[in-house]
Amino acid sequence: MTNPLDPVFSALADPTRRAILTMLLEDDMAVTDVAEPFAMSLAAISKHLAVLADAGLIVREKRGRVIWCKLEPDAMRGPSVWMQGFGQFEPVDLDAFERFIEAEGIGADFSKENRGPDLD
Amino acid sequence: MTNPLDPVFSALADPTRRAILTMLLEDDMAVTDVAEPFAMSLAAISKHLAVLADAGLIVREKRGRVIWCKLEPDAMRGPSVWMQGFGQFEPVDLDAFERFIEAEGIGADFSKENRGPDLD
DNA sequence: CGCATATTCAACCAACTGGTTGACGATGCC
DNA sequence: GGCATCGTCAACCAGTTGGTTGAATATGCG
Repeated sequence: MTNPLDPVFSALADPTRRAILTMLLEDDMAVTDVAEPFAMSLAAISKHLAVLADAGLIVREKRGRVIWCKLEPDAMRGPSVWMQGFGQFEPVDLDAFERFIEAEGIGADFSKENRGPDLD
Repeated sequence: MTNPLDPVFSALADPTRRAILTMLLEDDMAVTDVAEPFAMSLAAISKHLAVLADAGLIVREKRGRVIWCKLEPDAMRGPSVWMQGFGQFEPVDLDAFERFIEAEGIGADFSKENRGPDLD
């Protein structure tokens, strides 16, 4: 796993982690706040954040007793360039991006709120 | 794993699979020829190709007794757009792409040829 | 100090991954 | 027909992943 593209692509392969990144697009967040919308333990989220940090996609900075998570989009540059080399995709279609965020955003399967009884 | 970005990102997380994709950038290839430069069994490569096909990144077409693998770069469009939304990276830096191919290309750790004794 | 909050650590578990080998089915060729 | 080649399948294995819970650490606050 010596290749620099590996950790980024595998970090991005998990929908929970992608959701976290889109949350951080809004603003820096404390670990507890990152965890809040998800239906899993704080420890699990903590591990996800470690994966993202190892990939360089976020940095965690301790201030007082809370750890702030900050998006580090530069880590995506390499993988992004790599992919663009294949497809010659047109640059930065922000509308398309919005649709993706909408489609998979934190509101999707992951949040506690949307997990009522399956049948209604 | 219902999200369409998942299979593509996880397919791309493996260096062997990325190497295969860059090989297919040159030209369509038969499974046996894809496997040739790698130091692993044909069955292993066959599985990698299945992962790539499931992600939509290649198609496999049987002609006679050989199965031809063809790159399907359109499958990268979604993930590429998703990533560009984060970084606002400048479009299609082909030089940078060349450097990546160079750096991780099939000549790297994966080929049989480059696997002499570790110390020299 | 003593308690509450924020986060990680450690042990554990089930499921998935990436590889192996050997057998198998399908096709082409003499 | 008989043999070689192409590729997948099935069973197996070790290591990794994504989650859990409970204890531990670190900081802030009255």
